[in-house]
Amino acid sequence: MHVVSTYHHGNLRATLVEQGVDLARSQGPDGVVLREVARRAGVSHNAAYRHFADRDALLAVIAAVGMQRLAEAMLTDMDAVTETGPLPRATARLRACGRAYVHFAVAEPGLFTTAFAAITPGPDGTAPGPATESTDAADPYGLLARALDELEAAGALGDGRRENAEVLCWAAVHGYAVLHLNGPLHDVPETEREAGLQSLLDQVERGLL
Amino acid sequence: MHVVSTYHHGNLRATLVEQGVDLARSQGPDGVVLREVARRAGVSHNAAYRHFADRDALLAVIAAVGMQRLAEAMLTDMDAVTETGPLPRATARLRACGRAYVHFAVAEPGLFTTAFAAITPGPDGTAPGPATESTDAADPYGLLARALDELEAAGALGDGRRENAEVLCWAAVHGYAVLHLNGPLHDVPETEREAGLQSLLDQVERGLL
DNA sequence: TGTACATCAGTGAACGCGCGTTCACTGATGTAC
DNA sequence: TGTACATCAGTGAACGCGCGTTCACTGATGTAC
Repeated sequence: MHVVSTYHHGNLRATLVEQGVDLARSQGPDGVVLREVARRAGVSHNAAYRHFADRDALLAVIAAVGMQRLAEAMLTDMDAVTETGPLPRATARLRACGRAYVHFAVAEPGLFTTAFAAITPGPDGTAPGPATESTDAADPYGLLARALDELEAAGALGDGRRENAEVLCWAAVHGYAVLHLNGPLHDVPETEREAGLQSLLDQVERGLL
Repeated sequence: MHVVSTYHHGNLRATLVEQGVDLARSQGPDGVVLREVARRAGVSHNAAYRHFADRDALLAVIAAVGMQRLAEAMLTDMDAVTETGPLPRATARLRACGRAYVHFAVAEPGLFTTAFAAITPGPDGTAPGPATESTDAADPYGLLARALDELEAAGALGDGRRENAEVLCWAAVHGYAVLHLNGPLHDVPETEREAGLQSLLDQVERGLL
């Protein structure tokens, strides 16, 4: 045991979240074990209760961090699009949106899973609800909605196809991600996964335009 | 404790699977607790080791049952299609295939989740592989492949769209199911979920034809 | 037909594990006067 | 500037839990002779 400079950690809450995120990244939601988080933060295992009501409260914060990182990754890829014409640009941004979603899931399976796992209610618990329907730019759903708005503004998506467009896009990339992450496509090699993703985005695009 | 007629149960393996399936249905994969399965089978908690190497072996069998029931549900709905012309019929069968997939997932969330959860490898474990690429009629993927074959035979799906068609279909319905089961769309009411599903199938169809 | 015996399919007790959570506590910090 | 004291943020021990798994066992079954 080192004699640490401050008995009061000073930044324990942030440290706990950080270590929790690390655990979620490497082990998924079940790896976020309160005692292990505290261990890694160099603190006794019950110190966490000064900052979080219980394990679920900590997990919820970790999940929120995961969602945020997913959104950041999507935003980065969307903003890296170089196309200039309104329609090509909007199309490319929508594709980037979906591609980044899958790429993040595959690159950060534990965090991705945790982000979605913590949404699930308990056995008979009350769910946190459908994400408050936000159009906030910093959440994945909001980014998707924005990309579709741009596509509509660019003239595509006629005759009522805007409605429910989110569902198709989201379901397709989410399903594709989950099947490769936890599912039967777990062992598909990267090149094949990438080719399938391009094809998926082609078909989604065709379904919308 | 009843005095049971036979000390040797006679059918314990089947009973354990049955009780395990019940637990999976009501509680999901984590609910399949060896001791509880044995308890419900009216047997001491280590009797299960006469029939299964360990808990994972039992869980794998339960997952297989889940997959099979999913396939049966899909097959039933596909065969209930009444359209007669080759193309309308093939289209309707493909839709039935996807609809049944989502309906089963929503109706049997625990079993559906278990069926897919048990595929996932352990922390560093070896995965059971991508389902041996079977075209077996009794597994969900095989049924989807068959429906697409019929659609191709009916003349739709030109210019190389047959390839990767499975991926779009599967990802879309799987994602749609998972988002409603465990995800942010958990609390979407049934009528809305059903409307979204129709719209999803419309768009997938448009992406293919 | 009767008996010895191998095999099968259960039992009951125990091990070791790690968890989330609670309790009473104490050292460090900051503020009022 | 110095001191009393409230508050905050940690500690260490303990509780109760239920799990998967293993051990040595025993009752039931079926077969060879």
